[in-house]
Amino acid sequence: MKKYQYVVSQIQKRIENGLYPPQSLLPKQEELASEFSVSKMTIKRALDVLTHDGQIFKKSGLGTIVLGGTDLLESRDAPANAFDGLTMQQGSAHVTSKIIRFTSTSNVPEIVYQRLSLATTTPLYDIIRLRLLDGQPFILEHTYMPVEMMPSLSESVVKGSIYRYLHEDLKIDFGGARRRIQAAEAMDLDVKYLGAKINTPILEIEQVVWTSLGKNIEYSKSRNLYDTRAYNIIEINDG
Amino acid sequence: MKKYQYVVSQIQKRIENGLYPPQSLLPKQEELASEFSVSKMTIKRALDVLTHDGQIFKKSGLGTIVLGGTDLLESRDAPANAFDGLTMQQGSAHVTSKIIRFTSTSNVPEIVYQRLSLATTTPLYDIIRLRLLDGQPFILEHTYMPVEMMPSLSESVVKGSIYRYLHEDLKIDFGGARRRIQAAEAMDLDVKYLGAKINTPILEIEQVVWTSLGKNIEYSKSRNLYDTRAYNIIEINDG
DNA sequence: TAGTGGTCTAGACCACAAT
DNA sequence: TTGTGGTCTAGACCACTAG
Repeated sequence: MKKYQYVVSQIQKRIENGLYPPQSLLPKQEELASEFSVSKMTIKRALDVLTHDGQIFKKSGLGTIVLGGTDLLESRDAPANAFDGLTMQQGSAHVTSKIIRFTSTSNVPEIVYQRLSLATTTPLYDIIRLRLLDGQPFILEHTYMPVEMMPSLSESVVKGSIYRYLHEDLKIDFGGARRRIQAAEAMDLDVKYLGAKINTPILEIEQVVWTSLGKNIEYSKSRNLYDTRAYNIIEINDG
Repeated sequence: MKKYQYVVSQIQKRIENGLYPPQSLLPKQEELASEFSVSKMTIKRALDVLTHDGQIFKKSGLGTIVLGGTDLLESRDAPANAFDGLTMQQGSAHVTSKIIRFTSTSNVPEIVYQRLSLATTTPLYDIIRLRLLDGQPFILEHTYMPVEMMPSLSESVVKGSIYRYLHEDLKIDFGGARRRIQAAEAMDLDVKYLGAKINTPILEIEQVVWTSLGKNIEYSKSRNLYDTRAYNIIEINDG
């Protein structure tokens, strides 16, 4: 384990234990550095992690303040870091998938190619899956992925975790994603598979995902009923 | 301007100009360091900024890759960094406010005190504002803020930008926020002020905001019609 | 003025990827 | 094996806050 990660874990523990209570000041960076026998830069790095996790706040010239319980998270919410895919977030024991469409084609809306920065002739998998949590309809996913990057994607993989297949078998890792979150009206598929009524509000997450090598690998829209899932974010004012 | 910020701006310019095109590798950190006459750590810091902005991706052992156009942003969307308040985001010339409620009270739902980590007897401003963009109803905001932190909040301030008042007059700066984004059904107020029909989907953003001194200063819910605004996020896989 | 966090350095050493 | 980015250091100096 890296030194700064160890420092993060220790300070986190102290905050949880009440040793550093909300609104109090942490020891100064110099003291922490000598206590943990690391350099001041390493302490700063550790505190940066805790800052971006919303646990503390640093103020130049003043000190480092412990934040109070500002949590908004509820069960089944997507965490701020929602990377792992649904299977990883909720535990594979609870997540199952029903395949509604699984084809490869280059006949898709042009916007998809634009978002993926690919030529309009590139073959894409066109996948619609209903994800169920403990057997209950939860999220309806419409995903496009370049065939070239995973030529032998099979129905059994799609029925399980594409993320796990990419990571474990193809050694492809996720690098990052842009997401766009909005509310939407229910469509036919929502009514048919999610159990929406004609007027049930839907939460839609549109995303472009790229790999750790910087290649776009996915464009997708995920939809869920308004009262089954929310999206959580922490934002820090650096400036 | 700090050195790493200068480096960020220069590299950004080169990406925009096509000097470092999408999918290409940047010069190695050592080269950039000698070109800009800064240390390697400073280059790394600059590249970290660009990484978290979704413009490049670094891979240990390989190099630094320029990402392609993965933008999802559309006009009137909230940016990934949505800190400044609506007035700042859209420009004050376009944003006006209609006050629907402006009182101080300690008779508010207990959840509000929980989220603010305050005693249930603390007086709070209870503010409902309709924010208009170019005269059109845009966002309906319900905000609670501790009276103690801004005892002389006036109706004219509330009609304009509370953010600007706190920053310029009270020298209170925002430190960070936790947000929870979800879809919701239209309520009476949405119908009355936003122009929602009884079944129009609503996008709701719930947030707790704290100051740069770590004190919770706001709990609010902002609602807009589903087709007028979305929320954008970039996520990076560090791990 | 004293005290805090922030920036920056020059260089040692480590971890990971391609060959 | 070579080359890339990552971690870490010890210390100089800067910027901001409080009294």
